[in-house]
Amino acid sequence: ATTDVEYVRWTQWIFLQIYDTWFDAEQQKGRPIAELPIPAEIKQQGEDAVRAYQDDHRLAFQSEAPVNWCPALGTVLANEEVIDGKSEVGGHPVVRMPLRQWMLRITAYADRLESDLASLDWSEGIKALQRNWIGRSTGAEVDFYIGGEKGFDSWKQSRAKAGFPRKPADDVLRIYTTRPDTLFGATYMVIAPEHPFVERLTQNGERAAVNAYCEASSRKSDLDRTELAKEKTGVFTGSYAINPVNGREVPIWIADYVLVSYGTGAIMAVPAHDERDLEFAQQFNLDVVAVVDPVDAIPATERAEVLAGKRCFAGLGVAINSSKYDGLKTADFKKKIAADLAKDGLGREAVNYKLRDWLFSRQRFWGEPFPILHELDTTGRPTGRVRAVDATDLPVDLPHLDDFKPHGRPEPPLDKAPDDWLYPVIDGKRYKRETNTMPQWAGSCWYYLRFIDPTNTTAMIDPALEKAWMPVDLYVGGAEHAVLHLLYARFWHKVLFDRGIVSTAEPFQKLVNQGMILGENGEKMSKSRGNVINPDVIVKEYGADSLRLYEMYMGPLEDSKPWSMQDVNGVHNFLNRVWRLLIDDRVESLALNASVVDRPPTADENRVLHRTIEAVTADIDKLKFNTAIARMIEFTNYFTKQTERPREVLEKFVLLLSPFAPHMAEELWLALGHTDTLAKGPWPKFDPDLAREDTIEIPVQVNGKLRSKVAVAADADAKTIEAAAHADARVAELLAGREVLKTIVVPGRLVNFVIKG
RNA sequence: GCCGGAGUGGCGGAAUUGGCAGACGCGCCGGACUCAAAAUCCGGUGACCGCAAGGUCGUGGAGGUUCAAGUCCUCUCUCCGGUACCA
Repeated sequence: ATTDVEYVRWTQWIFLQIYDTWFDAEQQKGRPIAELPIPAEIKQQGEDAVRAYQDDHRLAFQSEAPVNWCPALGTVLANEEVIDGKSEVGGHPVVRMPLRQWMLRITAYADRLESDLASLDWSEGIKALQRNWIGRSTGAEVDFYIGGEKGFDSWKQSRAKAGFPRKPADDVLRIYTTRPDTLFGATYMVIAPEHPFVERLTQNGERAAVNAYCEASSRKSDLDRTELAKEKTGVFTGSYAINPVNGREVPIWIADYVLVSYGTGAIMAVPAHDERDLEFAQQFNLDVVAVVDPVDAIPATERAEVLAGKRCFAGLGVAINSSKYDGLKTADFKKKIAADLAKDGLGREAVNYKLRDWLFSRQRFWGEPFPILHELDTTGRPTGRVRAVDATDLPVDLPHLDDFKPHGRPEPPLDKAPDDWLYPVIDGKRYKRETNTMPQWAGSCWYYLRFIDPTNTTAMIDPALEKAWMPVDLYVGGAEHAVLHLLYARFWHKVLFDRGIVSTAEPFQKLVNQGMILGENGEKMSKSRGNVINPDVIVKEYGADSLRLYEMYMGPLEDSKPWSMQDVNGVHNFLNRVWRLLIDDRVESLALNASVVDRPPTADENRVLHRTIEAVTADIDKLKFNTAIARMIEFTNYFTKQTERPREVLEKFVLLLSPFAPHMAEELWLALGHTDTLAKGPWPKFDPDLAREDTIEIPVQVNGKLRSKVAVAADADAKTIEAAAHADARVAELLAGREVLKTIVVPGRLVNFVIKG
């Protein structure tokens, strides 16, 4: 179990590896924190500055992140537990408040997490889900000047000399856009209510309105902000920015349709070419200037509306109202203006991701404790310095708590731990343990590695074993893990890979999502729908073999399929028929019945057997269990009709059946006189010579319509087959007196005569 | 809206990737066994026309490519899953 202290030890150990890693963007690789280059000016400031700089770059870092705090329940709630700003349980008010949290810098790996998908043998659907979740977009960052109209020209000149700064100064508002070609159509700007410039940009006359607006939006959860998006809301700051490409003064608004956590938290609004911006502009009566002519991409009447600023067009077209860029196609314009902005120091190309850093801490008791200590000063206050628990001191086990219920403060329950756990002393220094715990994802992120070497006490995994077994060549799971678990696990694995602990860049080479079993009414099984099938009941009535076989026979592994009680019975009947093939079911014993004979199989019997071996073996490889079972049913149908069944044939069939119905197959194996388990029996070997058919039926078509069939030798060539087709009475009749324009013969497949008329 | 997947008999589903549409199972119909029923075994079962031989139609819909299309191309409809103010 992931809660076993011996497992927790290594989960915590991996956390320390992540904590000890920074991401080298140049090399696109995680490296030990000791190798992080420290800028000279940081070094000058001393040890604490260096330490802070390092902490800023670790893949595991602390940050203030908003949580849902419910004062009445005295606990922190997950987003799913908050409905309309009230707790799901009890309906108490919930407030968003910032709390110190541990984050994992998964965004550093966004590029690799996306591009490495191409190397994986996963369904396009799951890959698309991950790509969508990572949400890579390319565009440009552009600075709008907010230092007042008088300073604009000199600012622009200085930018042309100095270039585009890495971090924006206070005299500009930096925005991100995927459409730098619409820069001339920016008629206003919007910043998120949480944007750090809100205070500075708000003019005195607007202060009350702005405060009220930001206050209100802070109470809304992310969910509310997006789901209640019927109508755009916003408030004017009273300030203006200057569009760097045309010197136009544009008003700066605050609105919660702009998210502080994406891009730069600020946008240029181009209402003519962005649906949301247009909605907002119409709401607040702001200018709309079309700068992309759709030309013939849309109907002429709609085009006229776009040009008049009455309709949004977000597609590609030709530039207008864009001074020297007029006439450029969107794609060319994008390239041109990105280069020009870079040259003038006004902007640069930029990439953004929807993916956010991973909020990795929970305010719960049950979870792996972080192996982290906070240094305390002599008065017992945290100094801000953090140290990792020595690897030799792992695991950090959970303390015993008499009461781990909420204590009325947003701090985690571990804050109530006994002092001897909570306040360790090392080298005379007093520390407080980290009291947040890790989420359930932590344990599930790497269990596949521990499976390879589960009892190792000196290492997380033996490198030789890791090399021998990894990657996981087939991973079967539900689609509900498409993004979270599979993305998290890939991220951890890549960090371990960069640190040389594992040898593959990806953990799961092939992924298959099994489909859901639906209720008999074709809907998702759920208690509230009353369509839940209890497997225990099926096992009791039909046996575990029948249940297993039925679930494999229902249809393709990856499809959702409705349950059918009648079909369970059908599969159960099949097993009964197999049983009767060997066993006399009129007596209560495991004695073989009289039809089982000790003689070599006939050619026909061998053919049926070996075709079954071939098909079942191939289908298992392709995970097509439903058709594998169908082939075994055909075998059974054939031998049910026979009065004699050679033991040799039955033995091989029982081996084929054993992965599908292991219990019954084992009994039949014993009945056949074996004393050892059939699990040790060899998988039947396919013999193509024995499976070969001497003569086959070839369909004959006239003008593509099936008219007859002729029997020919299995290896007959095209000439022989054509002659046989001509010799067929029915075909001869249809071809009589007709001109044959073309004859297609596919040996082993079919004949098609194309005739006139 | 965007992304992904799927539409085949009364039902679940097959179809070697362009080559006999409906394998196999369920259900249904008929027969054997039985005093009877269950169980079991045998046969039938896409629709329409025909006594039959046989014919026509048929894989959500409309076009197209091809000797040949469930399979490839264009347009379109419906359902399921995911996701969404991501600039």
